[in-house]
Amino acid sequence: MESLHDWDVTPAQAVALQQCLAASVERDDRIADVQRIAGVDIGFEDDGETTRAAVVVLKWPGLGELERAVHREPTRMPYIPGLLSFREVPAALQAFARLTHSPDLVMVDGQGIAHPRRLGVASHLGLWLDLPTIGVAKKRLCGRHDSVPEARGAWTPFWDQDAQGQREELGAVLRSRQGVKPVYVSPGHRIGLDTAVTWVVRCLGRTKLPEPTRLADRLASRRG
DNA sequence: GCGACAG
DNA sequence: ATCTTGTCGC
Repeated sequence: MESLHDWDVTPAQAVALQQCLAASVERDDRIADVQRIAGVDIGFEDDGETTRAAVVVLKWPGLGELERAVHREPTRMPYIPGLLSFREVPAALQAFARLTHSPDLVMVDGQGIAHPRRLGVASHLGLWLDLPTIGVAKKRLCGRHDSVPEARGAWTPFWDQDAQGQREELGAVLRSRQGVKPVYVSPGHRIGLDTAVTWVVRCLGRTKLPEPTRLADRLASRRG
């Protein structure tokens, strides 16, 4: 095995790397006093030729913006379901390197452990930053769940089931806004599901996405 | 073989 | 993800 931080890998190598790295993901809370929360997202320019990573750091409490950073670089690989982190994390790390204030918690656009090999983009990024991360996705990658109540703040767990019928909890389907499709919240790294859901709810504004992710989304898509 | 499939 | 006009609702 070469190095654990090699991003130029073939799909087969990426899968092997994920299986190895997933064992290092911490699923219990290991969070300092939260004073700064970051949101990350990746956008694309030039018809996908350029990858644009955006990070926004908000103060807690209050959610006022403290800092923002953008990093652009040539896109390194196509989107392949299950291998998203190899396409987005390298650029995200460069954007984080430009920050002068280090966050205490990070929210990522995508899945955390709610991934076939339990290493979604939020977990992978958290491992490399050695920071607590939460995955907030707009769609499901894997797992199943019951219907979610319509009230804002309501949530239901979602899980994977093995051949013996044993369930493994992956995350929570959260109704972040009434009458809108729910979001998929899953622990990334150094955080448990309950704490993850608590923080996402705390960061909710009037929209579907929590503020950190919503603002990073706008910055990555060069709208804000 | 037939779907499903984060961004 | 990205390309796009109008439209429904608070």
